[in-house]
Amino acid sequence: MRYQRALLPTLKEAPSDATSASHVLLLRAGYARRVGAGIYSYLPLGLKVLRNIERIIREELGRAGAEEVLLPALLPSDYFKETGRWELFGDNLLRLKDRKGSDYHLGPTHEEIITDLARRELKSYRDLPKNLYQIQTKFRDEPRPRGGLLRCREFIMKDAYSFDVSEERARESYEKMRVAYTRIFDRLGLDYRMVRADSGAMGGSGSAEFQVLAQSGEDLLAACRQCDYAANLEVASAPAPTPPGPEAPSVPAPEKVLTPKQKTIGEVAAFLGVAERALLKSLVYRADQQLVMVVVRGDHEVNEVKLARALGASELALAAPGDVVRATGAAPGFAGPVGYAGKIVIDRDAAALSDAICGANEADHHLRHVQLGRDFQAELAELRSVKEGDACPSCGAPLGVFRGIEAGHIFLLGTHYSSKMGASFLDEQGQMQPMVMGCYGIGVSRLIATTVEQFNDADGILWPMSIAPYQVHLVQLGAEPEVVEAVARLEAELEALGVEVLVDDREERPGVKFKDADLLGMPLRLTLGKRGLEQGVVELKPRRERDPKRVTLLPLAEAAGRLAEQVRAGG
RNA sequence: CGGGGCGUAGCGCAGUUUGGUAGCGCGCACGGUUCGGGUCCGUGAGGUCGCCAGUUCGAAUCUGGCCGCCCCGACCA
Repeated sequence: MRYQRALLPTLKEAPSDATSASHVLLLRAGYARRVGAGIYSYLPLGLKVLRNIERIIREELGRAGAEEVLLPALLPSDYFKETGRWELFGDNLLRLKDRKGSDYHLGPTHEEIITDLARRELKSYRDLPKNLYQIQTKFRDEPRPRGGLLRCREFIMKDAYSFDVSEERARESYEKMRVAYTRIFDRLGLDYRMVRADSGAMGGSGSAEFQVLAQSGEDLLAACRQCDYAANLEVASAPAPTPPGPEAPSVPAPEKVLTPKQKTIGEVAAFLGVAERALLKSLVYRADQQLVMVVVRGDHEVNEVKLARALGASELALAAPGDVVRATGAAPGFAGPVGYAGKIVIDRDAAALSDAICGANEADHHLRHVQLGRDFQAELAELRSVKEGDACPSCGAPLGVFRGIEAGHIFLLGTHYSSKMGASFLDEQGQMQPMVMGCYGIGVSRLIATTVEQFNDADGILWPMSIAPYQVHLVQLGAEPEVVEAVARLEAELEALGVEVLVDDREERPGVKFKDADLLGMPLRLTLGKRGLEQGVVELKPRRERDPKRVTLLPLAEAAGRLAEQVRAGG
């Protein structure tokens, strides 16, 4: 492709509303443009990256035995009403009415639609297993789109669904997809972790996320530095606390101490001259309309996924300050379990403290020498999040905590949708059985941004070879006829070998071209000008390396062959 | 939805406090200059000042309402 002909609007300055690295760079380098909040156009370069990601996905899913379909994005409400998700999805669903006033929506995900297809077309155990996928635009009215292409209201997703005769077979399908996903993310060149995840409202018995490591990630992951244990912090297991020794000294009676205006754990610990881990952190939650006091150790954080599970609650949120005052008699900073009348749950580590400090349920006061069992009663559960340095549940080595961006998620769904929608088959005994399903997503458009989040520097993007819009960025220096001709011949030779080349044939100064080349981020940059031509060399500079190399240009076919080889080797 | 911020030329911004001719840089067009890391000089085109209403002789500026966008939190690929 010739730069002069391409739509490649680079910007010197970042649009002011872009903040994340990928958002800034994808706009500056002319890959995408904003149309509305969370709605973007893909410009030619962006679309090429998208297509490259799609190609890898198609190849690997094909290898895994999945078949591609394309379901509609415009959906009559009947299907979601059938499973209750018409209500469940709430405001996240983009709803519309047709001219007759019938309810429609734009598809946020397609379990219902694919399950409808399955129940119509799959009747016998002989028809199973089936694994169907599509790559399609999805619509979710996100409460808060952010980060450019990272979280959009309209986005491109690969969603796959497996149908099997049994839980066991479904697990095999799931396993195949896990392998396929690993191959996909490997080929994308990303640093990622497959982590255990919350299966959430989907139910089901298994779930893993593919998290791409990035400082800007919204998710926190716990990963072992020794073994392959990795889990979303939402579900990572905290190690069981060491139980207090039998010869634990007896604890004096609780004593009220004055702690004026010391509200946070940090303030109270500093004020009393003790470690944060000697305190109990007491938070009041509203769980399905009921108030519950949740107690964790001062240096720990409440894990709301674990809490919701422990309480069997479907809705969970911190109680409003007013509710806290009504329930405890004091402002939020001074809540504590001693004398609290309502339900109390306590984390295992907090429970292991035999001589603790907690809020006194009275303004500006805390209690010391508090002991579970003697001074208050509470239900015991694992309620805290893992933190850096905690012991790995599978090998005991210290865990690290990382930030990641969720780029893929695989679920074992079980019969949640098939039983609701009557997607069943006749087994060998002629018995009607619900199909056992799995579902598997990859945020394709998100992956564009995710890759940039992971691979960028002060000058621009650094694409992995596998998805770069062009593998080679050929900078033409000067417009002498011999240079123009040499560039054209090198371009032709490379393209004949299957290498995609972007030729910067603009009448610009070299500095401008180099700046744009760095910004655009193709993995290999070739520079050819009069000087090099006279010496019979072309300069080669991998984007990820500091120093350029010289490649002998003659004979040209050989030079192109060596360069193409380097492209195939991944740069 | 709660909290914070922003809307002036394609992009980045000043001007708003104290109402009076709409400005700067980049980009764009033209001429010259330069030519291996965003060259320099000159000329020029380009603006419903987010929208509506109000106050006023006069509104980018003051008042009210609305809309849009971004960031931080509860959700998710």
